Order: sequence, then structure tokens, then C-alpha cells
Amino acid sequence: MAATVTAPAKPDRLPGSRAERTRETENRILAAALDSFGTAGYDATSLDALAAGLGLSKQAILYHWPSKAALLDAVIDRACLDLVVEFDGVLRNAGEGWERIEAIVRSVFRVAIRRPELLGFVREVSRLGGDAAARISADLEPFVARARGFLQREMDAGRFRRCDPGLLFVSAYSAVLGAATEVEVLRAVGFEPTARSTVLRRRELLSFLRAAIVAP
Amino acid sequence: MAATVTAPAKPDRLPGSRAERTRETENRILAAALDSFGTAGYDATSLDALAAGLGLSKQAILYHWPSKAALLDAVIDRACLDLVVEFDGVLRNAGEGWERIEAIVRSVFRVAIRRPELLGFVREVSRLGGDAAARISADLEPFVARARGFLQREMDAGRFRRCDPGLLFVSAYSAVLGAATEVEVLRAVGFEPTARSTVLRRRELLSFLRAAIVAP
DNA sequence: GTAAATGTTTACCACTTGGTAAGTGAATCG
DNA sequence: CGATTCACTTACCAAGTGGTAAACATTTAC
Repeated sequence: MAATVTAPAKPDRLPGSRAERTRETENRILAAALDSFGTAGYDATSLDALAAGLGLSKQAILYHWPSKAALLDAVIDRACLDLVVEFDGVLRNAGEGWERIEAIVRSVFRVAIRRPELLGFVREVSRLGGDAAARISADLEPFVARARGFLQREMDAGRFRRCDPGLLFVSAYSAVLGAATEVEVLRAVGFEPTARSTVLRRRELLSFLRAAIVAP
Repeated sequence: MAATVTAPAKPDRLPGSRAERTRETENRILAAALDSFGTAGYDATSLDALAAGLGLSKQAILYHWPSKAALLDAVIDRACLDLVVEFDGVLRNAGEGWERIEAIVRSVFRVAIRRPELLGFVREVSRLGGDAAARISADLEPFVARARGFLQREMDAGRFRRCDPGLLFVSAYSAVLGAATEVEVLRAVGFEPTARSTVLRRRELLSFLRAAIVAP
């Protein structure tokens, strides 16, 4: 199962200092790798295909990272940074209680539309298990801890139905990620992944979550 | 990313007619393939490793199925058969309304404990996309249709909160499969996948779903 | 009992994989 | 300007990959 990697052609001559151009190349490699790992999968992505899609040779990639596994680690860190930045920004401007969950769900769906490979990548890494999964867990741990604390406080305040915050988190996480990414299952129940149906899904998911979470 | 396949050693001499032994061999191959596809993944499973784990040569597998993709198709059909048999049996003895959902969720968790590779395999196939995903969709379509019909009837009867049955199905499907299989995420929120914690998870998930689904 | 069908093995192949070694032209630095 | 570091390329390799061809032993059929 091989993947063909497409990416914007390499700009013949980049402006900027040497260090800047290097960083730019690394960014392009990370972006292409994230895309391919997140859609085709890690195993199905060869360094050759990745490099070819960038107009580079495989060894150019292995110059910046010593191995494919090291590249994966770098992509994980980058992806988590993107996610945390996105969510932090959203949460900073979000209200209280249920509104915060609504804001996060909207944010996840926005990511699912604009950068679907990012969510696919999270799935893929947790599927791979091992060191990679441990790394992504560690990267996202602060965010997870924050979410749990939030849920706990809301329960204590009587606004959310009382239950185990960790398990509530997992249930909500799965439901959100599933509704946002399980294209095949959605197709099976008759939903083509169009923008219109995505809006519908988001609304349904929100009322589903609201019923499940908010105290009656 | 390679997988080592372990399986019960090949019995030196099987009793029964030739046809029976052939069927037995095919069953062993299907079981080992399901296991490895479902845990290590399709790409990470080589026919050589699969065969070696069974005490066979790769060509023995390619005798029964002409290609790795054909083997995958056969495994899909087998896995879906197992699932449908399991769920049909459960539903035949289940009550009405919410009890049916509770019965199914218990059933999924039972599968998650006794045959975790089976749920992992469903995930893996839907991740692979393409023909394989289309096949599993087709195989499970009757079951999905039945579930949707059930949800619709319950809504019409006023027992379930009214919403789109297809999207409710996806949300519940994701939440259940996630709680049952997202080991890494569970670990991240502090749950080691022990039998005890699984029981706890099931209970929490049921109250989560009940709150989300049953009409107030 | 012999011939044919069947399930399996050994041998092999073209191709891809991640990774190493060595070379090269350009930017940077003294 | 010359030396050196840097970012990369070409050449190569050993280990696997799925798959083919042909030989082989055992059942089964006649």
C-alpha cells in the first residue's frame, strides 16, 4: 500500500539567510510528512515518495532527521504544537461552562475541515502505539489535564452531570473525533462528507454532547 | 514497522477428511490474519511473518487466496460475520428501548475484552479506505440499517430524544468504539486497561449514552 | 493400482524499503 | 580570498516485499 505524495513544487531560489532557508525546508518536509502520515499512514509513506513530492532526495530528509522514526517524532511535536495553539486561542476567548465545550467542538470541526490530515494524524499515531503514542500523550498532557480540571470544576459547581472526568473526556473525545473523521462510517449511514453535512453533523453532535454532559 | 505473528503451532497431523483439513487451515490463516491486521495493521503485516507464525510458507497462503488484498477481503467478511452473529444473538434476547442499547454496548465491551483485535480490525479497515472500507460497509449495512430503523422507531414513540438517527448512530458508535479501544487516550487520562477499569468505563459510558439518548 | 487433483514447499524474481558512504557546489567565516 | 561548514545529491546496499514457476508429496478418484 503505497502513497503518492504531492506538495507545492520547490521554489527554485528562496530568499533569506541560510538559516531561514533551512528552517523553511524543514517546515516544508514536516508539513508534507504530516499530510502523508495523517492521510495515507506512517507505514504507507516512504521517504522516497515524501522527498520526491518535495523535489528533494530522500537523503535530504535524512540529513535533517537521522531516521524515519525521528521525523515522526518531529511531526508529532509540530502537530501537537498546532493543536495546542489552536485550542488555547479558542479557549482564551471562550465563555464559561457549556460554552467552552461548544467552542472546542466548533474548533475541532474547523480543523477537520481546514486541516483534516491533522486529526487523521492524531488517530494514526495513537494507532501506531509505542514510543510515538507515548510522545503524543506527553505533548498533549497539559491540555488533557486542563480539560479534566475544567470538567471537575463544572461538576463541583453542579453545572455538569457528575461522573468521572477522565472517562467523560474519553467519551467526548471519541464522539467528537469520530463525528469529525470517521468518513467511512458516515458514508455507511448515508452522509457524504460535504460542507453542508458537516455543519449538520456539528449541530447534532453538540446537542448530543449537551444532553450527555450538562446537568438537567 | 514490522509485526511478529504468533499463533498456535501447526498440529502435525490433523484428523478428518481432506476438505475438512483444508477448511481448518484456511480458518487458522484467517484467524491469524485478523489478529495481526487488527493489532499491528495491514501494512505492517507481511505474508511471510503471517505464514511463519502458522508454521506454513507464504505460498501456502497465496494458494488459498491469490493476493494479500484478497486475503484482506476474506478476513473482512469473516470479521463481519462474527460481529453480526454476536450482535444478532444479543439482540434476539434483548428487551425494548434503552435496554437494547445497553445490551449492545455490553456486547461491544465483551468483544473488546475477549477479542480486542476484532474491534481494532474494524478501525484499521475503515482507516485503509478504498475497496476494503467499501466492503466492510457493505457487509455491515444490514446491521446499520436495522440500528437506524430502531432509533427512528424509538424517537417516534417518544422514548428517545428526537434527532437524526444516522448522526446519533455515528456519535454513539464513535463513543463506544473509542471507550472500548482507545487505549492510548485512556492511558493519557490515567486509565490502565485492566479488567476492573473496563467495567468502570462501561458503566460510565452507559450513563453518558443514556443521558444523551433517552428522552427526559 | 494408477492417474489426477490437491495442498504445500523450495527456488526465484523484480521492486521497494530505510539507511550508509562519499562526493559536490554554494554560502559563510576568518 | 581561502578554508570550512552546510545542505544537499549520486551511488549504493542489505533486508524485506508481494508474487510467479515449478517441483513434490499425499489424497482422492477411477
